[in-house]
Amino acid sequence: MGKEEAGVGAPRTRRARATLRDVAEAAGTSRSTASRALGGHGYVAEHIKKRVREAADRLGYVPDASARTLKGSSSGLVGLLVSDLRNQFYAELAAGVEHTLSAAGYQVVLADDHGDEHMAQNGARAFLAMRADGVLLAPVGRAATELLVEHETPVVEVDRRSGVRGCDAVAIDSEHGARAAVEHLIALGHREIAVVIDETKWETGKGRVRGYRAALRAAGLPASRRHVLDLGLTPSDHQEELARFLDRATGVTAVFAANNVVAELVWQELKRRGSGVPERCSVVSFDDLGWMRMVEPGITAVRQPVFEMGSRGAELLLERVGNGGRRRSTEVLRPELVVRGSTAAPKH
Amino acid sequence: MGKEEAGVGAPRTRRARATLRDVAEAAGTSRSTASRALGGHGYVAEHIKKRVREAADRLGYVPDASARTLKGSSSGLVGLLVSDLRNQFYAELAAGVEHTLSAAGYQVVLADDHGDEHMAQNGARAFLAMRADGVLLAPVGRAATELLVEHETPVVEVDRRSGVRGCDAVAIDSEHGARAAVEHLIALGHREIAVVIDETKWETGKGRVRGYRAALRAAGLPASRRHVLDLGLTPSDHQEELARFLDRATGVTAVFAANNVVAELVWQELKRRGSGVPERCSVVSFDDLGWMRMVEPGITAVRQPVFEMGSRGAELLLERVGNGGRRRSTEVLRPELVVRGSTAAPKH
DNA sequence: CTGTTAGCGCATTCAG
DNA sequence: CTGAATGCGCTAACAG
Repeated sequence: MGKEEAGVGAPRTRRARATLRDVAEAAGTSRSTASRALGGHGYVAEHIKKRVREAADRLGYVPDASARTLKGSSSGLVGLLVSDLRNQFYAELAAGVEHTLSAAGYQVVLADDHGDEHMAQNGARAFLAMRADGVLLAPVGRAATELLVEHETPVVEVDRRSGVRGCDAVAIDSEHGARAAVEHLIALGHREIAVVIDETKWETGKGRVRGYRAALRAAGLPASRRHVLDLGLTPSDHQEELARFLDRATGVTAVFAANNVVAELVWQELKRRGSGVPERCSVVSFDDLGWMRMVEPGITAVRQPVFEMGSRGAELLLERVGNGGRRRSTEVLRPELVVRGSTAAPKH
Repeated sequence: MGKEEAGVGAPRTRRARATLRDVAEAAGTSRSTASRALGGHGYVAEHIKKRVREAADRLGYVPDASARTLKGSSSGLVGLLVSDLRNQFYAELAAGVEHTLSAAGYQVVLADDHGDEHMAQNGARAFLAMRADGVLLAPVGRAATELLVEHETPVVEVDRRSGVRGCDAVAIDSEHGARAAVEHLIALGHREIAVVIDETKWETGKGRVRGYRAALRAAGLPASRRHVLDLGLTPSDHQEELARFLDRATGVTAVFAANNVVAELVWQELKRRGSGVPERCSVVSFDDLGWMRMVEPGITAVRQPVFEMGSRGAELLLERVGNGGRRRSTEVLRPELVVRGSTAAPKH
């Protein structure tokens, strides 16, 4: 008795998983014919094709992706690395990426580095191991991007630019957005404007400070270092630090919060100390989240097309996958100022 | 000239990708020895091991995951299917899942079905194809779960239960939470309490309505159908529908919003029509999001341990992966009522 | 139009 | 302790 007979008649000895071989046998053809019939390439007689398809259905056949990847040149996988999925910004980014990629038939492998460069590298290595066709990164450093680029994996950096050559990027025009926000405050009559931010080492943060400074300069206002608070990314006593900053910042009539995280902090602190917004202090945020139109008064904010940025990044990546030789491009998306109630002319 | 020589001295003709064979050759050993040296199994002389490791580093060798999967019995991949990543609830769920899984060395493959059962099935098929070691689902129907379970892929349903046998589940005790919310309103003196919800076909929605009814019943209050608004999940004129509902709902002094989506809708509509919260209408939400403590007054809400639910689901899955024979379990997490300013005694 | 052959990269027998 | 041989499941040449 050959081993093929094993289990015949045995109660429910389910075959672990139907393979192309099983389908071919059931349909009475060779494996390659079955492959062609299912894959739709090459010539296969119509009636055979039908027979194979039926056999495949009957057996619940699902082609093995690993085998395909091993054999072929594409894994159908794209890596996505974000800094913090709990932050709505990244969640929306991920949604945009997923949307475009899944529509194109790719699977998204998600990794969250929690802002840690070491974890980012681990993620990159994993993407490499699974032969990801491409990777989207919101990097925390150069290392992950470099590793990937060295191994000739197409990379698109999203929202941040590490400066590594050989990758595409899509980002928001931080400088422009910040400048628009601060110009709006200046137009209302504010003269002493504070900026609160949590990182200034990447292009994103740098750009926002540049935009802030540019607006002041253009209006002939002095840029005091006392008006800049960089909280840093390491989670610490940010609330308290902000409180002390505001205590010291006498004369300040408006605050520019450089992203949604610090905007939340600023809003809470201002509310806590009963500084009326906008009567005693105007607030404008870079990044427009749902809650900002839910609170009273609504928060004036620079709206970034975050979902679109993710989906555009994915498109850029797909182009690269289709045509590796294309020259690298950086796409810059324009944000837009949405004026709500949190900004008004200063009382004095 | 053998093809091995091709490219020698040529400017930067990088080998596509170093394989174990390349490492073995560079180290002057056989492939199997190299495999053992890197994998850490079996006996390999210390100095050889070192030599292999160095060669691997030098070549930037990254083991091929597809080959491993094909050869071995585990892919190291876990599928995660959510309904809408833009919804903070699912984003946080995903964060919890990713956290636990990546710590255990697994990669997370993310799919978003946008509440469409057909896309859910596609996702499930993709997970099957890549031999996911397990899958976490927030299903929109039975089909995806059934497909996976038939193919003996461990499944954990999160936040929802399709009723399919053979899978684990972790969920929030909706009935308990809803009851606590409504009892809180009753204790404040409310007699006519409306509930707004967007689905009542799954256990989650059903449980919330049950909890609502149970609280009324326990207090001897009548449960009028006029006080229940089920908006349905299909995106339509929800805002308008809600407005009409509130117009008709004379006598209602409090609204129970059954999840974060409808809570936002209710809050906006109440604000729009200037119905003071809580003076003219109290509001309590099932699901506590960041904005609910940012608005004035803060929204009383049933807080669900969402991140924890994701991470607990992942743990359950890992147990199953380690021990497929374990009997299936459903874990129920208790939510907690957080009282804020949006609920108060009715004026009249 | 169909079947035979070969090999993707790896880990695992089994002999030495 | 090491190496040669084998096969995971699939597809792409190549002959028939």
